[in-house]
Amino acid sequence: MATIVDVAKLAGVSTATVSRVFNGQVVSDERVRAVRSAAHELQYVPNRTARSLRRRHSEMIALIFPDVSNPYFTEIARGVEDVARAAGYSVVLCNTDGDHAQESEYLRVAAAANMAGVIIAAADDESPAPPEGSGPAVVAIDRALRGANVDEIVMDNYEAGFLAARAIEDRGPLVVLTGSEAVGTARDRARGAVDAGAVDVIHADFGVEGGRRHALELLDRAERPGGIVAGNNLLGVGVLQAMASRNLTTRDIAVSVIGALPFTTLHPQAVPIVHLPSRRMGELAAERMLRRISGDAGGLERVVLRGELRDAV
Amino acid sequence: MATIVDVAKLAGVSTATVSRVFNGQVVSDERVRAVRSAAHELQYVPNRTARSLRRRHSEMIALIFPDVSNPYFTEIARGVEDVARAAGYSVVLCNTDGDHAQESEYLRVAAAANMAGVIIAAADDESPAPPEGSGPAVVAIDRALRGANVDEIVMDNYEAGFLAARAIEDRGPLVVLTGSEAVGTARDRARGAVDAGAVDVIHADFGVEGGRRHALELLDRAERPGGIVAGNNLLGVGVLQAMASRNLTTRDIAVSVIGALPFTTLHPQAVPIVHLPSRRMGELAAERMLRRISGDAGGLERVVLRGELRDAV
DNA sequence: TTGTATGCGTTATCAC
DNA sequence: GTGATAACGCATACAA
Repeated sequence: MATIVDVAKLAGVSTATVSRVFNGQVVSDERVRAVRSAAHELQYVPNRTARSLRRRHSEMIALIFPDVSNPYFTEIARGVEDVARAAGYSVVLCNTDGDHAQESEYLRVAAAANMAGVIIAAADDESPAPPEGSGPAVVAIDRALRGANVDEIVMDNYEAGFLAARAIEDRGPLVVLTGSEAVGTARDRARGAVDAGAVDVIHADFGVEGGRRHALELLDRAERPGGIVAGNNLLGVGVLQAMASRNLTTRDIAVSVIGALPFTTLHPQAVPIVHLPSRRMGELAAERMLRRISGDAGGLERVVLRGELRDAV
Repeated sequence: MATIVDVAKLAGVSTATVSRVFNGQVVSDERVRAVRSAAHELQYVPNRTARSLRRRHSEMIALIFPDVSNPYFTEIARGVEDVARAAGYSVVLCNTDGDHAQESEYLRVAAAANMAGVIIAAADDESPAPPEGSGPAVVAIDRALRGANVDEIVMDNYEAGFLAARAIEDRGPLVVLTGSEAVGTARDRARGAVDAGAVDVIHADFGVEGGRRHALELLDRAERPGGIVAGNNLLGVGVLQAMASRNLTTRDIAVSVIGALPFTTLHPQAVPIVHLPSRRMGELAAERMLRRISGDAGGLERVVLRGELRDAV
């Protein structure tokens, strides 16, 4: 790999001039041409590691998520990417699997790699707060980051829960199936559903498997509920899988879902969905992050996005 | 952020000693304790950028995928992560959206960031080959990387297509819906399906939207096919969505899918699936990558994994 | 076993 | 405008 020194030699200029050319600073046309030509010939690519060491800042943004295989999060990632890329940043995804150790690890990696920023969806209330001070700019997304003074872009989860329950309240006694009690969004959604009339709350986790298992248990009860509010997309899938395996449809037991039904092949209108603007959330987080990086972000902000009731598909 | 110099000063040793402590080299117990204590007090974390600049190698592996919102790829990512993390590497996901420019960009980023390796699923036949020579180790996954001399971990796509078509061959004239003609896997799967009796091939792309659109067109034909072979998971979803919107079930028109039906809520047995061991593929790619990095990988390898016919869910 | 000194590839500071 | 040159934070060859 060619270095700046090689280019400088070939172009007959100093390394400083080469650097200036690649950073858009004032250099005479003549030398610009010489440098570009030499760089092209040597296939020179500025070494980001060195640049970043010197500038103490790299054009990389890390997205730290508890579950990158959840379409909700990949959708957020899309939003972030669109904005970040347009601003010349590369974004990389980091999967923590809901594990605090991995969250810490990626936080460390991001700092030690001089990344410009970190957008993190915390696993739960006990997730580690990033160290204050220098390091990368941090924005919390989807979930508040307890004990950290950072910008937040989140959903109105209480309202989402409320809307989801209200959408099927006429179907009789409702139970809301939500994520772990340690996750704020899970609690808020359940609270909303309860305030809209749900009579029972089950804390599973935000995964398909848990949804299916708890739904089966519900379906096998002596008195089946009239409807189930699924606290997120994966729980929705789990519930519907359980019902399918018992030959039940949403005509038998109502189901509403907070978020979306990923890749659903169900009939439209079968399932009321409280759609959450995840992509938009990603965009907003990225914009916030960019302003933080540029330094003119001002005080801490907290943006709350609202969901919207729709039919499936 | 504290640096190695700060730690050395506080511990009363040289920076070399600090470095040795953090790299597991022989240092007297006494000084090890002093260094650890000082490092702890200062919350010192070795700067990866500097280390990587010096060592010309960082403990990061990039996963370059055409579509990180496709569960097939996130499943692969899981496999890679498991293996890579166990070996002390961090893995980051890069989304190219099937765009060659972005593929090049991430390839550049990986090289310029001194990443240890790159595992890439190429967008199509025209995807840029990574520059030979120094740079990160490269392994192609899922799809061959044309014009590049790299290890390959791929599926037996021809066989998968064959199995998928054969699973529903009794249902009358079959059409296979597959990805772009520019994608090798798409061609191979179609070829397999044709050899098993499919009478028509439609090249869409590997996305839900294309699947739905082309399926609708099929369903609106004067003579509907008896069965549709979906070339990947997303096409499968699209086909089933189209059928649902026309009030058709798999009793009316057979559907078989190559890969999986992500998050399906369908009845088991409704859809034959040729399951592809994507997670295993990720693991193998990561293992191969680690051996490449360590230098004892030997000659170029090409591993071909085989799919297996199953029922949905 | 330990310390000194040098270099990894850039960018920024300073003279010119 | 341009060129020397000193950092950036770390790892290592060499000496001791």
